[in-house]
Amino acid sequence: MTTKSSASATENSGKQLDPVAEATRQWRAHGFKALPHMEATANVSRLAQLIQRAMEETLRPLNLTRPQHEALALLNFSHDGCLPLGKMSRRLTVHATTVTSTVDQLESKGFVERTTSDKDRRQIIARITPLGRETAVKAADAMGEIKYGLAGMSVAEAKEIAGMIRQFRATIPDLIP
Amino acid sequence: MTTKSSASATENSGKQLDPVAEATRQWRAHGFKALPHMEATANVSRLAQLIQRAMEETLRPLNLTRPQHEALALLNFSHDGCLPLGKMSRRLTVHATTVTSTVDQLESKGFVERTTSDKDRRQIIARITPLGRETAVKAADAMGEIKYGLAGMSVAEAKEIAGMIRQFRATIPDLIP
DNA sequence: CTTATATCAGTGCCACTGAAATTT
DNA sequence: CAAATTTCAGTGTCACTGATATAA
Repeated sequence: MTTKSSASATENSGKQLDPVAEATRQWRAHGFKALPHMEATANVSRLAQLIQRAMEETLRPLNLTRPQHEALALLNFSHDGCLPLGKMSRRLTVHATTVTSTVDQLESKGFVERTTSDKDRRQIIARITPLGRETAVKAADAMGEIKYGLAGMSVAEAKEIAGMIRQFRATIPDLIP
Repeated sequence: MTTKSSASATENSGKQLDPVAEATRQWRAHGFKALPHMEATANVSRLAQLIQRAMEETLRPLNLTRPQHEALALLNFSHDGCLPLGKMSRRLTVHATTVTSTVDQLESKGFVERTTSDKDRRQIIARITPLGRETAVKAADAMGEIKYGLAGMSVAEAKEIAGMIRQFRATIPDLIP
């Protein structure tokens, strides 16, 4: 809503119908081989981009970026609101140094606190604060309202797409950085 | 292949089975509403992430980033290998300033040249060079080999996923920054 | 001694905002 | 004059590498 310029809207309703379809047409015209896979990749990537933008737009008023929201939501739903950073890194599938800086940001906003573990004194524990929980609940409500960036998609469609991708991902290694 | 550390592999084959499934389990345990959409979003986003990493790994030896490759491929398949930057911006669904810097990078690598348009002297035309074409062909071959990051996916699956997402995207505005 | 955890410093890329120059 | 195209300067976030400190 906020960043949608009139130029974009014009282009969108005008000559530019679907960038992915245009790309597919081009590649087909040049007799390319892995067309179905190219089309799947293009569609998945474009949908992910649209989802991400919708979520970021909704999260901005809550003073959260998308990775920050994911980390906060993970803590909010974890036992006691506590997790060691290494575990967060693997759950969020991001690099360890990225978690460090994400937790830095959440800490500076008062959404999270750092503690040390009693059991393993190498570990740093991130613990969600009351303000963090409050924000996480607001964010979860907002995400529910926009259907996680998939407003307009039916429940049946969502289940089908989720099921197909889950099934495929089960056949490949789920690599972590 | 290159960045896969032993620690990641251990985690992957050990306690961490699937980050998306774990997240879904957590959200279900807390009685959340838009679960199917959340699961679809998580799966689409995670798959896009895996695709992106596979492609970037393959493109790195060719001295191309993913956005640079997309811009170069677009030029390579366009008429005469020429396009005005504004058109590239819309086709690639990225911000105009992003195209400027992407073309800067491709130009510094000798893959692209800038020209001015005869018809509208406001426009700047990007034209692919012979070296750019050579690189684009190598990249296209490499992308074909790894099936655009979807190696291991059957053609039927690729068509099904592409079709479902294409159909859904047709019902929503394909917003451009 | 080796491994694991987390941090820090530094790099590069990407996407954006806001302002400007040029041309239509 | 207004609108379109591109550029430039600057900002913020993210993800990574490599090195380091600490503890298991």
